[in-house]
Amino acid sequence: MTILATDVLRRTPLFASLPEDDLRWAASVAVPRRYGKREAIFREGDAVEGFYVVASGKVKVFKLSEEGKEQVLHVLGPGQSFAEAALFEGGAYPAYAETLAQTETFLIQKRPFLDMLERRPKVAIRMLGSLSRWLRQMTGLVEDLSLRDVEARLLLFLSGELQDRGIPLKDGATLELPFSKNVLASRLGTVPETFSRALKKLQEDGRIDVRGKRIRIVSAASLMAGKATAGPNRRTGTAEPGRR
Amino acid sequence: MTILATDVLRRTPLFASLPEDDLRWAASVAVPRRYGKREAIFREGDAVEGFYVVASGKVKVFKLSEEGKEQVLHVLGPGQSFAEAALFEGGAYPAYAETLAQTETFLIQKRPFLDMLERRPKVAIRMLGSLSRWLRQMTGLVEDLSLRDVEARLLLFLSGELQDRGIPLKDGATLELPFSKNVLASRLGTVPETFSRALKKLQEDGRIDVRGKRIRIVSAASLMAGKATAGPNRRTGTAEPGRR
DNA sequence: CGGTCGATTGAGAAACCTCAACGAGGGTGG
DNA sequence: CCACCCTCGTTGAGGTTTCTCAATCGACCG
Repeated sequence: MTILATDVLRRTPLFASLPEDDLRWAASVAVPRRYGKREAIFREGDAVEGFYVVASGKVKVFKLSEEGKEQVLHVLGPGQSFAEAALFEGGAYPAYAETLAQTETFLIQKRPFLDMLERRPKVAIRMLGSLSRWLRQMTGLVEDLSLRDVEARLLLFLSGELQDRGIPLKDGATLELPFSKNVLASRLGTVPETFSRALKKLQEDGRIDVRGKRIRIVSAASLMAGKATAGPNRRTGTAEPGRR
Repeated sequence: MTILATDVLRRTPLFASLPEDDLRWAASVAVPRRYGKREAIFREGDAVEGFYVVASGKVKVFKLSEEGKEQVLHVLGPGQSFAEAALFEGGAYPAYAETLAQTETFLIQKRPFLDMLERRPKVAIRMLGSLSRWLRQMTGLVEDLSLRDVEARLLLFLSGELQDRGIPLKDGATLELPFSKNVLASRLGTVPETFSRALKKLQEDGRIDVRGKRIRIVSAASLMAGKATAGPNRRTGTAEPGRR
């Protein structure tokens, strides 16, 4: 069965509550595409056709090192779009995109969409919001990778997931990991082995309870605390900012 | 002496070759600000006033960990702008900005600028280009931090710098580091000690020659090669993308 | 039931960070 | 003009985190 482009687009931040005819116009340049599980949508270096909106399924966007290690930048589900920035920068996608499950997407073609932007400032401004969110996420990822160890990243991810779903962060709250542990490990910038050990440690410390993909928060208080009882700052030197 | 806003804005990608009256209008909402060396422009969490264009001097934008370690996201010089994305996302800056030298900036205030965007789709589209470039840089930084060791990051930085200045990458090419080694270390996601050792190793391997901030490329060929003579791929597993 | 995939565990190695000490250079105040 | 101080950069030693490699186990699929 086929999914209606207008219905999908209406759910995206980018196109939501646009005048009906704008929406139909956008839908008219949206190319439906279906993928099997573990299928490439595009690869780094591929020529940019446009950006994508996920109608159903799940997609991971990632970078790949020469040795074959991957860093997941984002995992997207229905209603989310990706590769928007590729429209405005160079002619090639700067990362890989691959399905994690059977997936349907709409490709919004570059040329028609850019033309639309000129006539619809409102859409351009929404797009600015989209890119800004992406940018914030990426700087957050940089911060994670550079300034936090794996355990801290994992904790941050868990509380972020809870928040995204509106689940209050308190003892007993549970959530289901939205994708496989291997993918999550890569999203957190580590390998499955290290990730597994981090999960185990948190469990042994009595902070969470793991049963498969189900995580139960045992001690919400300790989730937020840096490292149980962290010591005071160590390094001062050039570290303190704004000290004129 | 004071710098004319119009002259500065004209040099930025965002405002370049805009109609003269648009430019003057933008300049009229630009607030000039001067800072001493090592002075904070804003801190993470500060309320967003607008974004900044550097007129003279040098600014670093960075994240700070609880322990005081910093990760430099970008260093900006005259004609460059920063914190654009903060206009569209939340009300607080997501990072720190601090001068590296005496600096003059123009603050482009949020409210008037957003109003302008509605009337000037062209500016909005340029802004999309700006954000996309930022986004690409940040994903590049993520890739660096996650998938490359310090030595590789350093090499990549060096060849990137050469390219930015239009210096052909061949034996004997030289460049001057655009900022202190400590800042560069932080930009590369490491500490001064590790950075220093990486430089030393490259020199001992006969790939570059270091004299203070002056770097001379001794063996351009080996700059590009992953690690002199790298072996074939190791890990396969989930690594290879697009294998359906 | 064999096979594949995701996940886990152990052991060892590698990269990186921390701490401490030191030297060179630049600016400042006496 | 010189002594002092401060910052920047470097070096050494040791510790920590993370990665690598290998083996194993359970679940699911054909």
